Amino acid sequence: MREGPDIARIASLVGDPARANMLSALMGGTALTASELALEAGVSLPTASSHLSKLMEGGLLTLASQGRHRYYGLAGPQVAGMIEAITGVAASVGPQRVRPGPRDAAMRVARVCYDHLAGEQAVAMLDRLVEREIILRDDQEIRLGPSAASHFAAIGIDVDAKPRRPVCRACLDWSVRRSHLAGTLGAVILDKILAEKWARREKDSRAVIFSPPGKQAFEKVFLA
Amino acid sequence: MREGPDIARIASLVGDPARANMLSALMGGTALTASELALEAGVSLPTASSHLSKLMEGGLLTLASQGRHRYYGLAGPQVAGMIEAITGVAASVGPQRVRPGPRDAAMRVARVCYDHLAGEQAVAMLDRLVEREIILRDDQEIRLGPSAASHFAAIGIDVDAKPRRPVCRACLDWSVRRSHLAGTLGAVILDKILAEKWARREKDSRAVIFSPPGKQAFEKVFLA
DNA sequence: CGCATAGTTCGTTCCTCATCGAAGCATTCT
DNA sequence: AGAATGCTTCGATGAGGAACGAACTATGCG
Repeated sequence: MREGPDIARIASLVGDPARANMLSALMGGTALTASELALEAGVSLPTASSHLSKLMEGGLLTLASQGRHRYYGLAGPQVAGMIEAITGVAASVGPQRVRPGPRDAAMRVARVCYDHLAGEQAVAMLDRLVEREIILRDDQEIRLGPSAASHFAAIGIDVDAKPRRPVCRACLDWSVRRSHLAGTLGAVILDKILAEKWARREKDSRAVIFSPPGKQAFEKVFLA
Repeated sequence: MREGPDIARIASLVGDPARANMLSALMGGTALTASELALEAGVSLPTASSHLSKLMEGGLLTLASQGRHRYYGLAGPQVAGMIEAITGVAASVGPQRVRPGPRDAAMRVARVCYDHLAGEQAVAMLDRLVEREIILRDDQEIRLGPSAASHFAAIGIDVDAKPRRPVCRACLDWSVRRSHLAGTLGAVILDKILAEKWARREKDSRAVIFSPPGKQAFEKVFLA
């Protein structure tokens, strides 16, 4: 018999369709209420509540109570990373859809992945960064190139700040089946996109909608 | 309702204790037969067989038939990475054991993690490589330093070969709760340790046992 | 204070799925 | 060929747990 961490316990928490849907929804990065998650998962409120307490007990979620609202969010980047890893496997071994990826066109173009940008736009951005050697890639592994600091400084992003998470990480995009940029740098870039109002988040969805001028500005900075 | 890859399907495969034990056993990197896995998981042969066909159907395993033996192995690094990610979450949120980690002392010192070395020995090695700036670390992210190529060339390891996997990856050690070296480099180093006969693999276990002279040689090369 | 909204707890129903023994196939050894 | 080993399939059993309605608690609003 095996020793070690109880991986079956964690995996079985993710292994229920309702809970998996909830966790996927929370990959949008924003905390949601029990009712929103119930809707998202397609179950009744009592059922959702039961699932949420299990996820809480399992340590996968955090809870922020504000008045009569209770906002549930992912417990942290490690949990988000695990969901990403599972999603990656599911995407690559899963029953191949005829049209892979999200059905919603907007979702395929650009969406939020926990705290960074995903979708065609994000994949194109990473491709271009690699092409310009601002980011160096050895297959799945990516890292900052020598010119990264000055390049990002020019657009107001400090890559030298040393946070607790990797600055620069690859994350497999399940709609495009290629990598996009995650890590702190990915998060900061998404922040910038939203702060500059180049794009807005679709309500109750992970989709990110670029305005026509915003798309131009984004392309000028990241795809030029 | 959500779209996208069926993550619940994959997670629920890992979510059964018997299957989780099998997958953990296969993290040892060597393919095992159905009977070995049944023993490992603590279930009867028919039960194990049923689980194995589910894991096969889910695409998590590969099968190599040799005569009347059928060897099951993890389907690839992506699957191994997913198991690692789940193990990491389970280790950090799980019920903290009074004495964390493997019960077996040898396992805590050094063991195999899919294809690379884990345990105290491995954590010490990575620490030392970082200290000598052969490998650079930004918290969880690690990468090769400028002197890496020449340093590893001196001990007969070519880090410039570009394989399909990241050369250098961090992997959270669940017994020590700190990172050790994974990726191709980690795999090559483990190969070297075994090829030089510095250590041998314990039969039917992930434990790696260093011989006294082997330990000295290893420490001279990697911990000096 | 009552009424509405947000959420949890309780109890019941129901169904999936893990489990094992027995029997069936396949491969190798003698 | 016959026996032994390795593994899978079948069928029956049983337990865990997902689901919901109804009742209960808590917060906010007039």
